[in-house]
Amino acid sequence: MSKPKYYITTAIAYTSGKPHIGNSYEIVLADSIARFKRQEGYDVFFQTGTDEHGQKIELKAEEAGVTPKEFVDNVSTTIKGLWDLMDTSYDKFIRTTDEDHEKQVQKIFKKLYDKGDIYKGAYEGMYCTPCESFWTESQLVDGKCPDCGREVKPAKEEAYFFKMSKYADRLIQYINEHPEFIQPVSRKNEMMNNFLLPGLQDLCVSRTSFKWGIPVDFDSRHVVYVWLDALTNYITGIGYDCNGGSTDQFKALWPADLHLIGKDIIRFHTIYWPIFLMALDLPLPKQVFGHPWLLQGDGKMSKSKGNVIYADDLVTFFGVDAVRYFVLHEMPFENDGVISWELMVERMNSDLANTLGNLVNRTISMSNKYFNGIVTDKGAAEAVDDDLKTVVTGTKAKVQGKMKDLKVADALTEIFVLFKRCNKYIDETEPWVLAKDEAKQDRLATVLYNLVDCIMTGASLIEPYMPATANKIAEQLNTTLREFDDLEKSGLYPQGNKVTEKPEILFARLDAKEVLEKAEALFAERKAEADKAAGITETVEEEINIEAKPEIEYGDFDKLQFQVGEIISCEEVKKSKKLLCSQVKVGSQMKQIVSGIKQHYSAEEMVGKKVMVLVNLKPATLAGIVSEGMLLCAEDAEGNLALVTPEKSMPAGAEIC
RNA sequence: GGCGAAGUAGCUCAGUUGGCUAGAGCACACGGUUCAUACCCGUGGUGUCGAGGGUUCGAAUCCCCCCUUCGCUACCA
Repeated sequence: MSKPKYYITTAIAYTSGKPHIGNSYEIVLADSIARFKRQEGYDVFFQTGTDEHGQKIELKAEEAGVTPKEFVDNVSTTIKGLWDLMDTSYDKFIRTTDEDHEKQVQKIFKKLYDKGDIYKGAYEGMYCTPCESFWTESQLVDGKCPDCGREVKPAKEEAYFFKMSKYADRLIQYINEHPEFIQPVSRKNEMMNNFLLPGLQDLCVSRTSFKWGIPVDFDSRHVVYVWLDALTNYITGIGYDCNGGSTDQFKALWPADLHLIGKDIIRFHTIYWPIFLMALDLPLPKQVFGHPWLLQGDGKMSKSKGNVIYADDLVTFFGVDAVRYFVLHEMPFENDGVISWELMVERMNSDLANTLGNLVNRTISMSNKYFNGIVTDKGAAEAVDDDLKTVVTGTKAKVQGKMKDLKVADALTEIFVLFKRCNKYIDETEPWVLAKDEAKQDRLATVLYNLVDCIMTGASLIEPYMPATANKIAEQLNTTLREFDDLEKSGLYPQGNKVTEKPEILFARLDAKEVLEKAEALFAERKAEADKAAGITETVEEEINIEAKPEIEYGDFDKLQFQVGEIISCEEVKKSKKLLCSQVKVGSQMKQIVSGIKQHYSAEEMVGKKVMVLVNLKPATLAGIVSEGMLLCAEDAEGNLALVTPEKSMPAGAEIC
């Protein structure tokens, strides 16, 4: 009888830079599920990889002064290295720059075009010429470009569209009939209420504004929209061919059992991807799980602050399995989890060092001390043994129940209940007391046998989450991990087997203060590097060229009235992500001015600043608030804003001419 | 603005269809123990269950309203 298959994927990682710990979490989560399914007896295929096209990468490569391909080769290698470091057992690492993937994407695009699901139309939107970007009405900030704040104008661009609306009803029906399809369910409501029920718009699936993508082979000015490119990795990676030449592997594996993705890209996986599949007459994946994020507790991670935590940093501090344990354990099913150095140390010490590591260590020590490491059940059972065995052999079913619902953190907790029960058993039986009594030697042997036997069950159960630790324990107890079916049995440890003489400490206890100091030192170093890099880029990139405007007369300039204004008070405009509303003193006048600079200045730090104000601008209403002028800012290439202020102290109202 | 979620011990969270003195882990305090990585085992306290109102014999759990926080709100990946 052949094994049932289980095809699991992660999202492919976008190669715009090295992923931080929050992004590396997904691969570990997927790996624990894949390993668990293998343990359960499934023929698992686990695919991951990198998503390597798009405008952002084209820009990043240009900044770095390399070709896009060189850039993504580099990042993809880094990512693969991280996945390997984390001991993940993927079967395939696909790259969207793989030749067979690119060819298949072109064929799929052509096929959908021939079928009429993709049609040529015009993308209409608001266009910002300096930024070379299209924006939708809803993205605009006060009717202006959200990046640079400048005027936008309606424009058209030739583009290919996908007829999403054609399949919307079928998708709604599918989602309603398969309540398990979108996990967690709260996400299902978001998709339904925001997109499907109001009516799905057709999706623009080609771009002409950049080149770094898969070309549309019958219309070379266009490249394929990155999501159509990226999503299809799930089928091209296992040998799909839209012209009927799919591999046996594809036929065996598709549809996928689980797409594991971050909650930010649920829309693409539960709306666009299923519809693309419908158009290709392929069955839909069985489940899409949008996991939450692991966030840093003490403020947001940012490169310039130098406090970004990468998986390899944590591994240096704590070791691979401790990091795996931490991210899996701290991540609830639905809400975001928090990561901090203190929490890491706490988990490490209490769960890994105290409960698990010490259990293994004390058990091996006693075996050596009392029986020279030989473990034998002398049959001297007592009533307490039964409760221990019930808890231990019952853990498998509990873990299985949690894993069925993808509650990985809860599954781990169940396994630690087992280890805690073992520690309690030692206190109940008091082996050191037995050791002093000649008549109790058989009982002592049985107690230690039970412990070793139960630890092996626990070690086998924990393999999907901490594979190296599981194997280390087996090695120290001089045996191998158990088959899944044997995990509800006891008494399987080989009689008379000899455990290691010198148990290695599995997890060393750490001092929180020391770790914090080291982490701060690391961050300080990173910040210095970032500052240095920023300094260099500033001198190198000092020139910013913007589109030249036509020459003007002095009279045109003279129409504009600029004055120094002092910001007396300032508050955030609620319901707006970008706006601040300032009361500005200009001479004896007070003006209320609304500016889109919330992301660059806090309301508090605005107060007291002397700024350059365009005072005779016709008042406008922004987000329901009247604005009687404009604060002038300088903008760099990344869209960072800096208020323009007089170089020497000037009174409010001073004319700028 | 629209849709949705959440607010329970110092911290992270459980609390199924309303029912006995509201729970777990960590942290804290005390006690026990010594095989072990100053570890393990036991005991314990604290909670206006976001605020207010209502239904009910009885509500953290249902209804109303308010406050706070968070998520999603489509062509950046």
